Amino acid sequence: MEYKFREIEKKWQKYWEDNKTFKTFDDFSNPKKFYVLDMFPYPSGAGLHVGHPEGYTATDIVARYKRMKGYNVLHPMGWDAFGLPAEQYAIQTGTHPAITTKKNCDTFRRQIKELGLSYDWDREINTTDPEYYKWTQWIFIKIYNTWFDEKAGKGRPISELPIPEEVKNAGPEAIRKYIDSKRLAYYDDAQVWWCPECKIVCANEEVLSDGSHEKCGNLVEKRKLKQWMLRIPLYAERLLQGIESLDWPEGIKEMQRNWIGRSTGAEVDFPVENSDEKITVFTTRPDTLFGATYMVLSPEHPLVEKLTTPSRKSEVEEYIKAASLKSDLERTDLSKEKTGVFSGSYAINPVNLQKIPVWIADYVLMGYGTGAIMAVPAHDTRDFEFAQKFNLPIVCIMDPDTSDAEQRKRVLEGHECWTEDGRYINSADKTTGIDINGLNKEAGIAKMIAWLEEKKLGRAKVNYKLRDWLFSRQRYWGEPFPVIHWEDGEITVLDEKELPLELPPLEKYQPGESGESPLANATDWITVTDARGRKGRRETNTMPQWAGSCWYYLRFIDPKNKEAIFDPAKEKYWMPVDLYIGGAEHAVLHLLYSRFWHKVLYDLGIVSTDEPYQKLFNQGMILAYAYETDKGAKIASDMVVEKEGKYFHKETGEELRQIVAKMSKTLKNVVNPDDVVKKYGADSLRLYEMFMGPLEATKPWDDKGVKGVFGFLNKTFRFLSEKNNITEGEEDSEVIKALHQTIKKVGNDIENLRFNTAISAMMIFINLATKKGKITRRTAETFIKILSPFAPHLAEELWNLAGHNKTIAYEPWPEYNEEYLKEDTFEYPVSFNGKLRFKLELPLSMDKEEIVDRVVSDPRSAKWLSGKKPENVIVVPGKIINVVVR
RNA sequence: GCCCGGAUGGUGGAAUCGGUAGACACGCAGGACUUAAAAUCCUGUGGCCAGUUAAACGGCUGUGCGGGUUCAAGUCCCGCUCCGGGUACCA
Repeated sequence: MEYKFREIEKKWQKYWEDNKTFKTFDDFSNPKKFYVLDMFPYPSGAGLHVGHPEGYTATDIVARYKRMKGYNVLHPMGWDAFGLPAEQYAIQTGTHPAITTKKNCDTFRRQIKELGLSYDWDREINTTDPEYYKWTQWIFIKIYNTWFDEKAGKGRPISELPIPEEVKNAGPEAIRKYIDSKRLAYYDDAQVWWCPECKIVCANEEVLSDGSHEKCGNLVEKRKLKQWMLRIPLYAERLLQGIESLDWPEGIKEMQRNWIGRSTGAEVDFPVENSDEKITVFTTRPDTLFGATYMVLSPEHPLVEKLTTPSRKSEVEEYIKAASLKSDLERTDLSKEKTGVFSGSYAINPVNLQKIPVWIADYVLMGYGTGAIMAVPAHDTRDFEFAQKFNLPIVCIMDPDTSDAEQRKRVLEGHECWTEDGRYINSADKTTGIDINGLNKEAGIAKMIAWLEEKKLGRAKVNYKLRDWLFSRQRYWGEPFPVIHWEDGEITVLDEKELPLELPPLEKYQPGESGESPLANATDWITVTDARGRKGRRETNTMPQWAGSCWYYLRFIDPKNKEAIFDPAKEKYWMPVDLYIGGAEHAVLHLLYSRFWHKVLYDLGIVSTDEPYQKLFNQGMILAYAYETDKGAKIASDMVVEKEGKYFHKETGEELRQIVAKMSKTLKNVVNPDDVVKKYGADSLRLYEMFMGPLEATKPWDDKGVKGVFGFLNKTFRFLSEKNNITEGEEDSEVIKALHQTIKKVGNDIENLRFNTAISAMMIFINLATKKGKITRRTAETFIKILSPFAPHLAEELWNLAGHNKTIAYEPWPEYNEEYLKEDTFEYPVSFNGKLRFKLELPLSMDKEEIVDRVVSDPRSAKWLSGKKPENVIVVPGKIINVVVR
């Protein structure tokens, strides 16, 4: 029978839809549950990209496999639909973003349905739906009303915050300020990056290293604006420790650890000469205090103004101005020379009471530590470079652990920087009483911290790189904050009953030049008056796109619940997410933010698990072939012709190199899944996406490869749909063995997300079956079952042709029988000194001595033994024989 | 600069625990079928070198580079090169 994939796929997609084949029930009686989740897409106007179906097919195979294994499977899909493009389109055309968004969602839904993915569409969610963002706002209120109890290491309701006596005595205003200072969400002036093109504030995370906005590529500048911030660093330790329990790729876990950036050390106070001020620094090397020969303040440090002496004033001000205009790139570029300026003031080194100059330099950042450092040029490479440039003293305080005498000399003389271990020298002072001479780094750090704490000059300190999360955007198309700013300065959040706070309709979507969101134009919406006649103004900022995606996995559990965010019993049943698949670009931001929200909800008793995503897997990016000339000029794909495996420029005839690059409009190498489905069918697309290579690998799309898997599906369909090929009775022993090998391999591979080798195993089986010409009905049906998660339309059709009238989706997954896989003999590769020389078939039960006898007496061995006796013979049963001859 | 990945035939990749390198697929070459093409099927296919009427077959070499460990290394260790991704000079 001919493989009419278009008809077959349409037919079964309709069947699944009509019969709600993949509707998930909250069947608590089945203890085997499996929640398999995709990173839901932003429905862009461009439609689906071939990168989307990669992850979706992977989760779909797992979902279908788990159903066949008897699991109750939750496999939902939705739309992360707030975002810039719809808003920009609205600015240009006046079309409401909701209309654009709906259109895009409809396209995405159609495309995804055409791939035969087994989602429960009754659970579809959309972050822009007020019934959804009602709960996003609800969570924000929860976060706002939470403080972090450092002692308990967890978030607690703000109503439980103990108020210190002195605050109580200072009156209600002081109490309010105190409470606000403890909330996980706060409203404050923030130095933010401003994109003049998008007219939007960008989070640090959104500004690229060259100082451009990641969304539009324009250079950003600094501005101060009132912003909502979330105190994610309070959860740094919990977020760090939580990583350990997760089944995530090691690389991603490492990236999250590095992002959180825990470092241990000490805070040390340096008194300022002739002043009551002190400079507090954070250092991981308090042991090197004797080598501290100067200090550096970041240009934004609050003490800069006070410490700058009148004679230095103009120079310092000029420097600060220059630093503030610098982009992150300029300030952080290592190849650029260090800059700095002397403040005119001196600090006192607490270990030896020596006077050291205070400098101002932009290589010290206000955003990390205390914004000030003690500089130890002899033992820190950046300080060394700075000291050399400005002729500051370099005092070596450590005899380096090096066998290189020349190097040791250079280090001791202060001509080379040493950051490794050694023994302290010049590290004692009679007046202050500290002495760490002779100790190594570890002991030195411990002793110095103990001394600092005893003398109340410093304290052990853990520091994190993780910074407060800037959580507001000056946009229309986002969740409104359920917040009112009252004329008396009070800030309140809405009551739960007032949610959702819906976006008001607008005439114009243009943002205000001042940086205010377009919501500022909705006068009626903004203005509120309370029962006492007090006037207030609604928050005009909206939440970032992260907000909706931070918790969507929870709403899938109970998406239509009007009374609550979800039914706690359902949450308990379904959480955590058992498998989460998506692109590696979310390795840090989305996953860290989402884990943070989840932990807050956990502390408040709203969710039952500490972590949301038990197992995570990142799919690799799909690239495409592109072409370039000898000189490296890129040529658009429509200008390239192929001749005998070589590539030439259509017009100039120049031979071109095939390279691999990101798909792009300019290179004209974007692959549209619709075209692939039209030409080869959804099953071929699914199979190719999985067959290309390992799921996690970055790999190029190749249309010829689609043809390959299409051929396999054709062959499979033709063979299994032909009644003459299917027999009753006993199966051929070779076929039965191959079948059981395939069942085992495919099952293991699905469990380990190695779909490429699973598909190759099925190809091997079909190649054997067609060679044999006939297989039994039982074998055929077993094979159709294991193929069904990969090519579900084709499998349903074959299953139906075989006389079944119910879907294959819930047929039990075939078990393999080890008995059929057992071997009696093995063809041993026999090698001499590690080089394979010949093969010898021997019973697996044969013991080592007999094997050695057989090998040595084999006529083919004579050549390699050349009369000598083997020194040793290694026999690894079922693997290899290696004869050692010297 | 730092961090995280990676490098295997003409191409995508396989080798899951240190044990036969190149599964499976594409491409290419040859053949069958056909008036022809497509489709399909069959055969061959890492490189180099031999010999025999021919075939089976034989030898050397080979997983980015240089070392090392081991009976045995694509796999482990040390030192590099190049490519991709991330990046906040993090004290």
